[in-house]
Amino acid sequence: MDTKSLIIEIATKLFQQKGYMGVGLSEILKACNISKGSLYHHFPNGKEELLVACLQSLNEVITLDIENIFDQHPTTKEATQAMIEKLIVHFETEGTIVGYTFSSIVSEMASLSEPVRNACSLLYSKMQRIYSNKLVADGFSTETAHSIALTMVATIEGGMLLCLTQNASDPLKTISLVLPNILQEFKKE
Amino acid sequence: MDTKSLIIEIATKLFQQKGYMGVGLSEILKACNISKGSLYHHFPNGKEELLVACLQSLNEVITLDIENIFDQHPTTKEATQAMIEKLIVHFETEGTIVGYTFSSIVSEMASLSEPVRNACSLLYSKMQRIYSNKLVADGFSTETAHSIALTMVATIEGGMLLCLTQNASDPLKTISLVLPNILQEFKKE
DNA sequence: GTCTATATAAAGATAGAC
DNA sequence: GTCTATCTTTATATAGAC
Repeated sequence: MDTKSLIIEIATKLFQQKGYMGVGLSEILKACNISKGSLYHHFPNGKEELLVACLQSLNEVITLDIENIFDQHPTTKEATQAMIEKLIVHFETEGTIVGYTFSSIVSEMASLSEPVRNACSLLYSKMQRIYSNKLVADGFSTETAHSIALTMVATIEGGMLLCLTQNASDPLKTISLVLPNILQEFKKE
Repeated sequence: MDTKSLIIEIATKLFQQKGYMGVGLSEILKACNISKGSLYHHFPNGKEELLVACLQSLNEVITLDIENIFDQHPTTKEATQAMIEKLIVHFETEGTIVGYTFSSIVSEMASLSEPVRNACSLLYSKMQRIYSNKLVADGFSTETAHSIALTMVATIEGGMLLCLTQNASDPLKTISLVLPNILQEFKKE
């Protein structure tokens, strides 16, 4: 693998785990076994440029992964539960959450950097669109599907936060059971 | 107000907005108009001790606030929607989310500091308990109430993240409409 | 209890040799 | 394309005067 891809891959994991501010360049360099000069050759504008590249890479990886899961299951309910199960297994084996989340990056950077906020927004939209399409296939109206999909994104992202906080996978397990409840029409008031 | 309380109040807002790593001591000092010596007099163990104090303070404030809202509304559904409405109004007037969230702190610190992780865990538990009690009053079994309440915490926290990301209050508005769907019994599989 | 001055380490970034 | 060496700024933290 070329150096640039290596940097992106490793930095992505670190940013997801510790947030943008929480990871120093030196930590990335050490994990990649490269020098400052090399990193700045590939990312002349430094850390923030690297972060945006990581978010774009994450976009592709996550999209591919989620789309696969959603193609392999007949309904949104089953696909969602399979997806959450995958998150749980990863958390229980690796001890960290590096799945479909980047909450720390959002909360740190959304108000500080427009490019970063935009990249994060794209990522959430992509997930929402995959869910939404499946919901339409399930028979929901596009508007309802859109709303339910957004809520799914929020609940799963929040669930990962709760797992981190409790240092246990129980929250996602519970959410996997409760979440199907939202897969219904709702009243607009 | 005494200096210690002032520091806690201002630091809490900053930590919520920018995360733990994202806020330097100097920024806190400037916002409080005090000196380093003063801060270290009140928090001899430095920044992390201050953060834990902020989380404890946040615990009291949030608990009081949410309990008030939940006492003023007959059912969980109405109370929840009133609570979310309050978050939306705050976001639209202040432009920031400093409500019942501390997601950036969780994601940055959960794996780095046990005291911080614990303080965050307590806070989420407290919210969950308030929701849960109201759900029991609504007629749910304690076990179901517990699960639904956890999902509510996750969804609302995730909803605030989405608002930050989109820089709009729409996500919370949508969630306010969809969330009542989870207020039902669900199958345990 | 608050201040200034200082210590020390680490951050992000750059220059230039190879 | 990768390295070492260096620059500059900022970070957290401490010491000691008032």
